[in-house]
Parts: sequence; structure tokens; C-alpha cells
Amino acid sequence: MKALSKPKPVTIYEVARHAGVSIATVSRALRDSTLVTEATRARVRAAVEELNFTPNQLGRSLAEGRHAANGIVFPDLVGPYYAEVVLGYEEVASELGRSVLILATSGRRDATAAVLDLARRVDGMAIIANAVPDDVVTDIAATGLPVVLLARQPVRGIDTIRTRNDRTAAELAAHLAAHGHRRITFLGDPDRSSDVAGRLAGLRTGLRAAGLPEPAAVRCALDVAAGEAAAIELLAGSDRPDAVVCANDEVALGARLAAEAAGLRVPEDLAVTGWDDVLAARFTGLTTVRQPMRDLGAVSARWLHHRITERTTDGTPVPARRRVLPTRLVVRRSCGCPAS
Amino acid sequence: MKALSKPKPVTIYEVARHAGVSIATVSRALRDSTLVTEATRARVRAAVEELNFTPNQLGRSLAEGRHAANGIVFPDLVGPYYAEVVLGYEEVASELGRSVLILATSGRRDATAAVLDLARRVDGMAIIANAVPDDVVTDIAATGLPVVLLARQPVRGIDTIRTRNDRTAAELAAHLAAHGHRRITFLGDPDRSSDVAGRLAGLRTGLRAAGLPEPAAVRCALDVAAGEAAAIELLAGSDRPDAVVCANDEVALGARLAAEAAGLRVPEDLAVTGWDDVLAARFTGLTTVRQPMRDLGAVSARWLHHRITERTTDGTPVPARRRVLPTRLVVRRSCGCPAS
DNA sequence: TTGAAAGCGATACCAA
DNA sequence: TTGGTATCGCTTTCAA
Repeated sequence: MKALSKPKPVTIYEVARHAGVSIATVSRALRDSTLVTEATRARVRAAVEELNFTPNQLGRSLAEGRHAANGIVFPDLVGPYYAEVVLGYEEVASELGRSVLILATSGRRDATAAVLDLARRVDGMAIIANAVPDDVVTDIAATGLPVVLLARQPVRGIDTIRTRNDRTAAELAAHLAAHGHRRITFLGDPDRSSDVAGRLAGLRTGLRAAGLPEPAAVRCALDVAAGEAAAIELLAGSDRPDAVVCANDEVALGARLAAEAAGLRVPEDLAVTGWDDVLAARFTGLTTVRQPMRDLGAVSARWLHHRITERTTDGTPVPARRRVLPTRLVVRRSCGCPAS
Repeated sequence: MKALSKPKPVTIYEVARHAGVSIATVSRALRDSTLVTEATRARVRAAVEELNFTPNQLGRSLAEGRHAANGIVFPDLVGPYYAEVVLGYEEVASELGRSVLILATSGRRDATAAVLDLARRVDGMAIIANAVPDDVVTDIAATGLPVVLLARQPVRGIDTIRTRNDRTAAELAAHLAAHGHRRITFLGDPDRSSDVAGRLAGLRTGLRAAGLPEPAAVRCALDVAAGEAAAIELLAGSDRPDAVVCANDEVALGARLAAEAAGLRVPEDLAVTGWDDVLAARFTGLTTVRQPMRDLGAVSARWLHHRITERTTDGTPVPARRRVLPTRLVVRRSCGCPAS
């Protein structure tokens, strides 16, 4: 063992010298097939083996003018929601030979700077929900960097993929109405998420169609504690609802805790529904809505790849794409249905 | 608008020309403070503004000889476990000014190649559990690339961080023994995860200490379906246990389903415990063990950063570090304790 | 089929 | 304090 301090990186030059060829030939041998004799290719391979050469990705990328990497930006990874999206994204991206850089923006003051930094390291990026403000999104897209938006209000000229909120929420409303629930309250903040806004809008539509009064809406964050706190206050009020439709499952679970604490039975005294169908929903009989989160990530990775590769063959600007993935009402006990 | 086809990247050269200085000065103005007049700095800044210049990260990294990026490798992101680890890792890494590349190896044939590719794109990487085989780990570490192992059997010469399995599992065993459970079976595969192996070992130790017989061990994967299937078979057998200790919460939830299907009450007829304390555990009264997953990621990011930065000042090779983070038994109903 | 050499876009050393 | 220029490691014409 020599000095461990500097593991002396092996470059293409050494390989070339070792194989008795030029660096150009080494480069070719390592990628093209046609332009190199099988004999020389073998010599190069041998040298590569012997020297344990591994091409420097930076040099390569710089020369090729591409990163061969994609980014994905999300608020955080709390709860299974975003994690699933990221997983679907990663799977497809790496199938397509691209590395994946992640960035969580929640709770950091320099989110914008971080996203701009990310933009310098990738050939395209997906942005989930409200991870970054609109103007940053448009700024980045204006750079020419391919961007795809997920679970977020579309921005002009940018590809967007969402999951169905309105229609399924309306369906949920009809279902609750059929159960005889009349005084329905929505728990969640429509101003902080376009998904939540869509769910509330759908709920409104559905209730109206059922001839029921407008639902009240109580703002709260998307976690158990927030849902519990909001529900405690709500249930202590004079005009207690007979059903709460929650923006997601965590909130619903929190609402349930509040109901228990208030001595109310679910669903007899208070129906509760969620959204996302997390594991806990299944095991607590929570009626909810399932969405194809993995697909959301997968599709976005695929779209991004198209954008990235198409942009080399510059033709007419391909118009922005939109897609809404289907969601499905999952009926369990908490809405008033008999235990299955 | 001109041709949108080639957004013509703005380089440091244009900025230099625009500001009437050399590229060296531009570079300085954008980083050092001392070596540039405030006046010239202003001119450079103006040019940067006007041209909307953004430095190319590849050029920069190549020149600096570093990626300013870290990798993290995990089997998958299913369940909250790895997601939390990744989140903790990302948070610290980006605080330290490093980007984060992720790689999921589960269910891909070319896992090794993918990890090696990742190794070319980062200054260091964390590897979780059995995401990649030992020999690959040592190969990468031999490269000189800083590596830290998480929730995994230590490898000679490599930093490793784990969470406490044995001791807490023994504690759990004692708790179950105190409940009067005597015939205890373990559900999980100790051969596929050092965490699982540690939990089983701890269970053994604890039961022995309590004067109870050796636990049976039934192998199964770490998801609900696997747990359910394994438990169905187990409970159908002639020598039914009175408690099953599961390798994680998902398995425990599956076991519970099996118990219900078999007409057994939990915990009266069968006690069930899990590991991880996922959300569903809390809401189903599952006795389990909580681990600091976020910390696991955070600490590893910090260690990695040390390794990466220390290696410039080459001195004596710092010996590999080891750390075991504490875990905590969370007692709920499923072990036999009264509902709290 | 192969080699020489010109980039790719920054950093940083050496002079001035 | 500034400019000129070598350098990082690779890809890719252009000739031979």
C-alpha cells in the first residue's frame, strides 16, 4: 500500500497509453461499436480492466452537454404520498438511464435558490404540488429546462399531471348523502393545495346535486395533529356536523381521535372520510379515495424524458400536455357502511 | 422571440465580454470577495443580471474536482421507513450544500451497475440495509469514495450506523413474558436483513433470560401480504403460539388479519407485536418499537460530509466509526396491555 | 479504422 | 487587483 491519501484517479489518457492507442479510440471503444476493430477494442478493454478505469461522469457530461439526470422537487416525504410518487419516478427515470436528484423544500427559507441550483444539475425536473411558487416555476421553464408539474394547478405552457379530485369527491358526496348525512363539513385548506381545492370543489358540486346545503370548510394542515385540533374545535361548536370530509387520511385520523375524545361514535354519530388510502386507512376502516401515486411519478418521468430528448430535434414547439389520472372511492366503515 | 430551439447557453465568456473584463475576473467576482474591486464586481453583477447568466455546474464541478452531491441507496421507498431516512439525509445534506441523488435497487437486475454509476456522480454515498451486496460495497469503498452504511451489518473499514435491535427486542421479550405469554413465534426473515436478525437474536436472549423456550421463527418478507400468509399457515398448525413477534409493523398487521380470519382475538387469544411504529400501528393499538429513522439519515449525511471534507487534508486514515441509535418500546394493546 | 486536436464551461495559478 | 492561460476528463469532428 502506498499513500492512501490520493487514490490518483485513472483517466482515459492512462488507458490510452496502456493500450497503445489514442484517447479517441478509447472513448470509441467504450461506446460506439462500429468504429473500432474488435482487436483494439479488446486491448482497450484489457487496459480498462487492469487499471480499473471508470470514466469520469463530469468530463463526459460536460463534453456531451447533458447531465443524464432528472430532478424531482416535493414539499417533504412525510406520509406515503410523496414517497410513492418519487419511487415511481425513480423507477422509470433510471430505466431510461437517468439519475434522479431529489429536493425537499418544506421548511427551508432558501427553497427558491435550492430549486435553481437543482436546475443546473439536471436535464429536466418534476415539481410536485406547492413545492415552489409559480413564478419560480415559470422562471425555470423559461430557461428552456423541461419541467413537468404534478398534482398542481397547471401553469401555461407546462406539462401537468394530476389525479382526479372533483369527480370522485362529488361521488363521495353522493355516497354520504345516500347515507342520510346532511350537515357536512370539509377539513383542509383549499388555498394551500390545488388538490385540496379540487376535493372541496367536487364536494360542493356533489352536495348541491344531492340537494344538500353548502358544506362548511374548516382550514387545517394535512397532518394528524392539525386534523385533530381542527375537529376538536369543530365538534365543540353548537352546530356539529354529522359528517366530516377530510382533505387526506391523516386529517381524517385526527378527526377520529377528536370524535372519540368527544364521546362520539364513528360513523353512528359522526361519519369521517379521508383521501389517499394510506395503510392506516385500510386498518381502521376509513372510507377514503385511492390515487395512483406511483403512476403519477412514472408518467411524469416518461413525459420528461420525451421533452428532453425531443428538444434536440428542434421542430415546432410541442404544446403542453395535460393529464388527469383516475382515482377511486374506497368505501369502508367510517362513512356509515356496514363493516365488510 | 427568436428560435426557441437552442436557448443558447450563456457562458462566463459572454459575461466577461459584456462586463469588459476577463473570465478570471468574472469567476472571482462570483465567488471570492477580497480579490475584486467593488466597482468591477458591480459591473460583473450587472452583466450577469442582464444576460441572465447561470454558471454551468458541470464546468464548475469538473474544474473543482468535486460533485457537491451525495448519493443514497435503498431497496425501495415502500412504507414510511426508508422514506423517513431519505428525508433526514436530504435535509442535512442540502444544509451542507450538497445535492442528493437517490437510487432504489429493489427489483432490478442491474443493481450493481446502477450503484457503480451512482458512484461516478457523487462525492460519497450512504447505503441502506441490503440494497447492495457486500462485495459491491467494498469495491466502492476501495475506490476511495466515502461510504456510510445504514441499518446493515458493518463492513470492515466502513462507517456504520444502526438502530438498536437486540436490546429492545429483549425488552419486548421480557414484556411479553410478563404478560404470561410462553409460546412465542417470530415472523420475519433474519437472513435477508441484519435488522431482522438482530431483532430475532434479541428476542432469543430475552426469552432465555425469562426462562422461556426458544422462539420458533417463520420466515416471511416484510409486507402485509407476506405476514398474513405466514400467519395463516402458522395459526392453522397444531402448535399455535400465544404471541407472534413480527419483524415489522406491516407483517404484524398481516398477522392480525390472519388472526381475525381464524377467529382469534388479539391480544386475548394471540398477542401480536411489530416494529417501526408506522402510523397504522398507532391507530390499531399495535405494540411496537419506534426507531429514529430521520436521525439515521441525518447522522449519516453528517458523517459522510466529514469523510468527504477530511479526505482533502490527508493525514492518518481516520478509523471507521460505529454508532447504534436508541430505539424505544411502544406499548399498546396488542401485547395484552389494557387499552390506554 | 485510427489519431490529433478542438471544444465543453468553469477554476486557479502565474504574471503583470 | 486584473488578465492570460493551463487544466479538469471526456466527446467528437476532421484528416490521415
